[in-house]
Amino acid sequence: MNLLLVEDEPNVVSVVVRGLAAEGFNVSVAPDGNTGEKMALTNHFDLIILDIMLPGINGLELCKIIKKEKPNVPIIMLTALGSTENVVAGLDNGADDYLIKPFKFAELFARIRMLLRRYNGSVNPDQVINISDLQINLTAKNVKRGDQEITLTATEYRLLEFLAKNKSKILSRIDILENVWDIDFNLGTNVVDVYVNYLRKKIDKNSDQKLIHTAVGLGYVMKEA
Amino acid sequence: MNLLLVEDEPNVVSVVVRGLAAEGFNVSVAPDGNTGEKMALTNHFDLIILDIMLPGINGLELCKIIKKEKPNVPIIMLTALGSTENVVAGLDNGADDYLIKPFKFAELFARIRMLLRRYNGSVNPDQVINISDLQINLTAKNVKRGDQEITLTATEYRLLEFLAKNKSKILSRIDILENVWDIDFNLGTNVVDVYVNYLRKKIDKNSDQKLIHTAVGLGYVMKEA
DNA sequence: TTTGCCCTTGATGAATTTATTACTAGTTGA
DNA sequence: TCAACTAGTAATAAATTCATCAAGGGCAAA
Repeated sequence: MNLLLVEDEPNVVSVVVRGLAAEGFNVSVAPDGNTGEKMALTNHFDLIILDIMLPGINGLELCKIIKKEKPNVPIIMLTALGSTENVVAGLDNGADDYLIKPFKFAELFARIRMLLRRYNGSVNPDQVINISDLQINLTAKNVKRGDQEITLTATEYRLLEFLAKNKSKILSRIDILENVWDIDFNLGTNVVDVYVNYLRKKIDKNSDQKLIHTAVGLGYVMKEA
Repeated sequence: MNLLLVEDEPNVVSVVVRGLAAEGFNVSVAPDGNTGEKMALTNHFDLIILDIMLPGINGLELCKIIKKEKPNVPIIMLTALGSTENVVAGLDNGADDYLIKPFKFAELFARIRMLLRRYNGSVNPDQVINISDLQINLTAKNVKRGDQEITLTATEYRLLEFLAKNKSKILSRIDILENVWDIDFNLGTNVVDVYVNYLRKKIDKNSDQKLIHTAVGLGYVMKEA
């Protein structure tokens, strides 16, 4: 489960991130509204926690923007004690819930569970693989590098998915042929090389950080380093 | 709108009843858990507000009982400051929301609106999907592109709705066949292609911005870009 | 029953994707 | 360093996959 926390106060961030990590969530943090917007729109999150008072775009605006683009991502707003008007505005902007600071962690966690339960009932969350700034949405079958959408052909996609699912494992050409092409004999071919080449052109060409690596004599690996 | 308030503290009752009446709600009050149970189960309410500390059955128990019998009635719990454990328990018992006393009336009202909106179209308008200048009214089942009304046949509409609900997801022909045509075998057909073609003629033909895209070898997607 | 619309099927050529080949570039180890 | 091997690339031929059309069947309303 990937969560996004948009919050500038370091102690809130620290408490929430540690608490949620302990519960098995993967938490990304944006320190201001603009970063939050970029992250929320370019990456996949299962739930977003927004502070209202933020540098850059404020939480209410951000809530509206996100809900417009991604109506199926639940949002929890955080607000300072006493600013009830904000709460009302937040809920009217599409927020699903809110908490008043200071809040207890158990309370936040209970609300997160409630929202995930509610949303998952109807639409199940997308399955997503992230490797560095490469994002593969297995459910939607689309691929992004940074915020650049990448169009792949069917075979290219199958190859990428196989490499990504086996991140950091060296895969021999035979492994790849068996899993992506469904052939376990006929080794007089270099399709794999050719398709790895195609993938590199689409995925690694415009980036300094190469993700597809050659293990000479062994095969190929997909990894960050 | 009929609301039920189960609460024994007279001043809370007074504030809430007067406030909600002013907003046009019809509020019934039960002063203890047993009365609350009887009223909740025998009458129709659109929403129930439950104090946790109550004479008779306590609010948590009552919540569980009501949710078992009438899972579609939203419930807001009221709890005293500092008893976070109760909150967690309440949400796990099926409560939809909670408020910590003392609370501001505006906050209660915002949460009531949120819940009513979520549970039932009664407070909110029709459910509408907008993709670029295409507008699909799921309630009225009509479709507009720009301000041009578009007439679709039943199957065309079902297909469009499915594509739109899965905006940006690549949907395989099989996905589409299963969800729009209810068949999961018989794959020797090209109905999907033909109907996508029909839809394109009605929706994309007269617009520069195409919304239905083909992902060769994978299926079709509906998206802006 | 007939009419008219809606749905489905099959066929066609066009477009795109895939596989192969042949060649060049790069790497390894004696 | 040089051969021998391994990997990368471009061009092209083969194979899929798609868009579109036209025709026939089914069903409901007149």
